[in-house]
Amino acid sequence: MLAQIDPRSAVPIWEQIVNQIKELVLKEMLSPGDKVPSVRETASLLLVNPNTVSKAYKELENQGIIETLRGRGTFVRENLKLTFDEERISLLREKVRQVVIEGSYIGVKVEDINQWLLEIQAELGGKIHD
Amino acid sequence: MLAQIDPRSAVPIWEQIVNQIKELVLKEMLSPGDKVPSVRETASLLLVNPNTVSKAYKELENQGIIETLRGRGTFVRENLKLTFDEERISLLREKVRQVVIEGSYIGVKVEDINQWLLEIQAELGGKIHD
DNA sequence: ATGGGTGTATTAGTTGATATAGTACACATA
DNA sequence: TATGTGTACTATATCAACTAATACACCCAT
Repeated sequence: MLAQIDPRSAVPIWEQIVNQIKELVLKEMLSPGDKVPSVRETASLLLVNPNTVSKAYKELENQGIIETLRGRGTFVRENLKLTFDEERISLLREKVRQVVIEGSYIGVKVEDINQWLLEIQAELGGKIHD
Repeated sequence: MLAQIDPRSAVPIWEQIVNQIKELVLKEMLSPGDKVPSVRETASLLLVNPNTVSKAYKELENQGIIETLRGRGTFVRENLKLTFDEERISLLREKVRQVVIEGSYIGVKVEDINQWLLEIQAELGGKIHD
């Protein structure tokens, strides 16, 4: 289920795991109530340290994506509710701003980015939580 | 001209400088041929080490934004030409993908992002190099 | 009760990027 | 010649990320 990790990426391994799981949930390849592979299982699959996976799961729990039941395992939360975090939204907008600036230097226009948005929405299935 | 730096940001100082200058050029507050503040001047203004500024300028030169003339100073390149780098474009698209995924968890829809794009385009003046 | 599977906590150590500090060099220009 | 420029080099400090090894607390099936 989980794809490979790039240990040489500037993106920390734990963050790559977080992103992958969030994407899987969004694509409904992981649904509320589903069990997430255990820390040790994921660690041996991705050839990383269990601590690194644990850090990813902890972050996912902080974000309200998953919940852990001691001794039982980790599961996708039943009631995935939107978190309205003004600061995170603000940071996201800043990220978009950087994308626009970066794009302007490599020939990617705003219209191109908008086209990407539509494509990505289709790829992800356009599922939205509420 | 250059705004303040956040030393506690996860974004390295040299990268913050790179981003700021690229934004200034895009907004035409720095035009081709204009002199960029010297390494030492920028360093004392931003209260950072000259080496850090030098690293930023080196990166900007690699990206073809500025050029250095030994003993004279650093200037915005006269012929800012678009660099068509497939890899950078691909990375940028991946960034947009992450924005969409992240947004879906905090109530930001694709339509909202598109709205941001228009606003940002207006803010930046919509100048495009060629 | 026991054993195996869970997540978690702790401590220790390595690595790499970042940033600072100080110094020195080469070049252009007034 | 003197000053301002970018650059190079070495050394040091700091921090995040990652690994490693171990231990603990909990659930559950046997």
